[in-house]
Amino acid sequence: MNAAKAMVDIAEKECKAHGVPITEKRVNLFSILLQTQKAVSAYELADEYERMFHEPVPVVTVYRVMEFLQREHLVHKLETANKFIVCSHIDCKKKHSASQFLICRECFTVKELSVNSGKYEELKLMIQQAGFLLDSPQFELNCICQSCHAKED
Amino acid sequence: MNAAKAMVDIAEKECKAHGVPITEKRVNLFSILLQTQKAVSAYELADEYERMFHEPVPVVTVYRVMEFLQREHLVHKLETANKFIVCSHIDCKKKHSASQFLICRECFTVKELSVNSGKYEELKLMIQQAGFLLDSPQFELNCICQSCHAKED
DNA sequence: ACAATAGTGTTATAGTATAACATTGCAGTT
DNA sequence: AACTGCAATGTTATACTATAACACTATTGT
Repeated sequence: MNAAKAMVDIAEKECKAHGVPITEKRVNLFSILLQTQKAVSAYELADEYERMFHEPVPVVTVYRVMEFLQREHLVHKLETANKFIVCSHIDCKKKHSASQFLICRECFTVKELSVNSGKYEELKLMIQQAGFLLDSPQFELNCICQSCHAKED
Repeated sequence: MNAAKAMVDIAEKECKAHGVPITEKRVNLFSILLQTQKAVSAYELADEYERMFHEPVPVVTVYRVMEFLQREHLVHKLETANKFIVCSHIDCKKKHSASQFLICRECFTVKELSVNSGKYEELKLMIQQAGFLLDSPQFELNCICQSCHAKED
């Protein structure tokens, strides 16, 4: 949990540096994501918030806080799963241009990998040749993790 | 429209070869997808069905027919968009191992590209090294098409 | 103290998806 | 033809995902 605390500190510093306030709800929701270590939905976050902080939070607020945290590059939204997950690069300095998410379809454990910039340029080129432009450099791969795979059948 | 008719014929043959019945609803919904040339949601399909065939179809049926068409490899579901699109490889014989979908976030025009098998194996290996197994070889890229891009701002 | 703005809450509603059960219709048998 | 079994479809209800519109509160700068 100290690691989570450290992350929150980093997040607070980053937000202050950007001149945006990181309020109590934002910190709390961010903490839940840090401690969960899995992708969770907005409604799961709202439930967990009430359990942990003995206070209800409307899902609208959860969605809004998630938008905020995404803008601050602290959180990602997985579009294939409709769930949120903490960015795994918060504590490293350099900007990551593109991420590949390996998402377990059973337990929603997620591994975030960085895309090698050569491969990324190659892909962008291929997309351009097909008459499109890449809008968000986020790649989600529907996977199964080893432990869930071992349990199957 | 003749191209669509030809596709329906192929689909009917394929289903018969598998010993599964392709009913009127299935043919009709498949035809709508063929003619739309874009990704469409289950509810849009239900609406379009009523317009085209002067008969309502419940969305449950749409979802079930889409499942059926996916099993027959005639249709793909785009998880990032919650929409369906006809498979672009129906009329070619060979199985396509993996597809990359370029999806316009504005108009939902979609381009389906085949993934080069060398790249695919490379990716699978990388995923395995990360402790996951690829579950569905379908890659969705959030893009914008040139004509929508031209319209922006 | 005041205005301006950002954050949060409330209520309502739209959109996505499936469970549970009922009914229909067709295929193969007797 | 009547019977049986199974797949397809319909009905109803419900859960989950997401946002619009508007009200209220808190903080900041003047």
